[in-house]
Amino acid sequence: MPSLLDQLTAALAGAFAACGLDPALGVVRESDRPELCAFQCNGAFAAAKAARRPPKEVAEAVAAALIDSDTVQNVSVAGPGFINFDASRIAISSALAAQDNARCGVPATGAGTIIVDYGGPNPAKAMHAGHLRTTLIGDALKRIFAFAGYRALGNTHLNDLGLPMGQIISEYAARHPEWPYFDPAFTGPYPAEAPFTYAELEEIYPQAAQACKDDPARRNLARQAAVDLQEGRPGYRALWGHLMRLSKADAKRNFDSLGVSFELWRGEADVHGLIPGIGRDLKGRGLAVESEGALVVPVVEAGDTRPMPPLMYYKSDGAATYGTTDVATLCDRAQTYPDLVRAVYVADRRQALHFEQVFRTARLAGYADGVDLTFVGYGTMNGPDGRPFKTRSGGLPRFDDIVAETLERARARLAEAGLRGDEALARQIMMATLKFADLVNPPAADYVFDPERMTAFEGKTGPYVLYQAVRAGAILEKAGSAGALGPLGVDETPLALTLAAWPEAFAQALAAPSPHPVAAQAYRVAQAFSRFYGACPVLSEADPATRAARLALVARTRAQITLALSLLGIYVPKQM
RNA sequence: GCACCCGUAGCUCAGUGGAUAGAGCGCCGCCCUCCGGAGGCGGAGGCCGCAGGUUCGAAUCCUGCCGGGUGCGCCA
Repeated sequence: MPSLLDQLTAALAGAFAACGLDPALGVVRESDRPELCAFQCNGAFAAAKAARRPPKEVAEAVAAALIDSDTVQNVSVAGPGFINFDASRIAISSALAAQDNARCGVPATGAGTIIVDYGGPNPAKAMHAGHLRTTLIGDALKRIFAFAGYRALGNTHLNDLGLPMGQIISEYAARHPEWPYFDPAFTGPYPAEAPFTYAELEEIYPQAAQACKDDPARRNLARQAAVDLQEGRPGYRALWGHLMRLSKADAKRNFDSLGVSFELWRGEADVHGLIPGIGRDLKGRGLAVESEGALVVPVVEAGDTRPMPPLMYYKSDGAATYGTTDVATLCDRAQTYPDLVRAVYVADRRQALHFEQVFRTARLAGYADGVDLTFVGYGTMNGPDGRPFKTRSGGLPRFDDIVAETLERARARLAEAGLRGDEALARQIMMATLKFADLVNPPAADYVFDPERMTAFEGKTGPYVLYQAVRAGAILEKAGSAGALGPLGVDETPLALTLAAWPEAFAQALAAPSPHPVAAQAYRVAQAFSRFYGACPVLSEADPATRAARLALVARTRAQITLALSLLGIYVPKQM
């Protein structure tokens, strides 16, 4: 059963055709003037131009052709040629009936594998508010693709072989030259336990980075250490192994706190072995050329309007860059997953140029033929003053601090409501708060990080949507029996129409791709339900048909909010 | 310098060719003998940065200007 909008568009297309006009002009949209009618079609303007007739005359002809339709009703022509109408009760009911299943009427038509890359923790560096964005957007996109029928795999790409690793290793070499990791004569085995804790690592890293910034000699040591590490020097590899284990555990702790998980934890080190072969291939085919001592892939295309520097494959010191590993990773994925149809990267939008270079290189070399390459960039993070966000200590707020603060506020709010001590519930509220606050915005928009707003429980927030679903659930539980779709009065119709718009909202999210349309739809349903709740008593309604019809709407509301929120990684509790 | 993104209510943001531009927060006023008030209803608040252009119709498309952000090969 097609969606309500599809049914209406089909009816209008038929009317246009009956008048000898292009049926493609029968596109229906929600009305701009809800007090006049629920839907409108503006195709008469374009049709009038093509037919060289006055728009109003065309609109009236189309309206006349709709007189016997059982899909639209209350047809009228307004102004210079707007065709206004409502959906018939039969059309609304059949659209809602088609949603009466676990998928709320959306078919799973996707086929093939999609890999979504997000999270992106940096080893030895505390995850911060920026990681919150990529984590939440990426996790939601993965769920949306999976719901659409694809095999969706989440990967968190670890930047685990770059210069920072060299900086840390050389820092420890300076501080603890006596460690066996730095003794070339040492034959092992190396200690099983790490000689440092993760907290110490987090402290050492910024100091090491700063030292390299200040001192060219230190910088060279760090570069050399990174190259040695990439080439597999045993002591460095052993030390690096400790570092990675601790870093992954910390990243997992952060992801777990939000119920986010990954199918793949493949980073730079996992494709390191592929780099020389790909380099030879690119060079052999003339795609990569020597330039200023480095090996680069020119990716300028005809028609470029902006500067397009080449992708750097090997730096002049022979080291790989993140462009190298991203190309190698893509190549590896296309081979590992023959049915890969799409690779999605969720990262700060300042990396747009980098991914453009990677995508162009892959296309030039044919490493990912048939794979749709998508970059989802999210906005720069600013503070409430509109300038780059800074904590009192000067950095970005920590990921785990944001989670802990929101969790604490959720506990406090639950205590107010007399639900003290329900820790699982507090976590659900926390997740709804953080996830919805982020996902209700389009990813590309600049991001204002306002802790007050981020953790609010009132207004356009996750807890508001949860609350409406909980109220709906309470009614359903007390009613005991199921309802049946029936007559819709003026107070029921807005909710019914909002519910009917779900297939379009999901289609929009999938096409973008973005979680935002799903979040916006969940909010619209919650808002429509809250009005309905105030205007339409259900359990105390005396007329059985009205009561059943309202109960059916309550059930559809609960189901749709539950589904939409689940695609955002948010779960609806029984009470709150 | 060149390029990309953005400029919408006091604030944070939706809305990318249709009528009278929406939401949340904040502000003012109502609504709990009634399914859960994390709520609902009403009100004030806008030359959609500015100026041209295209169009029957522009917040939306084009051009120029002003303002902000970001990027432009050896960090990841």
